[in-house]
Amino acid sequence: MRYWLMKTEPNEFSIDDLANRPNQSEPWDGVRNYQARNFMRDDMQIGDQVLFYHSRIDPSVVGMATVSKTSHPDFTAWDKTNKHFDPRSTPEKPLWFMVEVTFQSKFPEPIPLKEIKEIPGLEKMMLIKKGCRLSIQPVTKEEFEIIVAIGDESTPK
DNA sequence: GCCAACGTTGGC
DNA sequence: GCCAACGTTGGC
Repeated sequence: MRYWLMKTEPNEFSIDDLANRPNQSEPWDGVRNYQARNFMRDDMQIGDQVLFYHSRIDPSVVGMATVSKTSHPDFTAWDKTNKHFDPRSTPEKPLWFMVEVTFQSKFPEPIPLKEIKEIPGLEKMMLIKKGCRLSIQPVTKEEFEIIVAIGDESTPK
């Protein structure tokens, strides 16, 4: 089993949106970066654990999800009306791929990026490397467990 | 909203 | 294959 961090802008798609979906599941469409695509296409397996990250607006890890469906073509790429339309991708020869993720839990309190930068053991996380914009990142088991332990022990206000 | 850092594109 | 120009990401 592998561990990942997936970024989304909460005004586009938040952890609450995921929790409110039918089956609490959603295809992770719209990724148009080759490295991120390759992680989804080649490496992500059902049951992999995901840290759900909100970027730009209160940047923070806000909960957990799991991979519930492995790589399949991202059909939004061949929809002309879609924001992420890419004419190079066709149903016959898809260029972009996505996995499906399923809601697992929302932390009582988000763990802000600012805090993550100061937690011992997380120094090597890709997330806190300057200028790293990758929207899907591998995370080690140790990093995952440190973050989840903090997330789970945070208490509601 | 700004802008630095990055990835991609395309002319040569 | 280089690299300037461009578009995007994402913290602040």
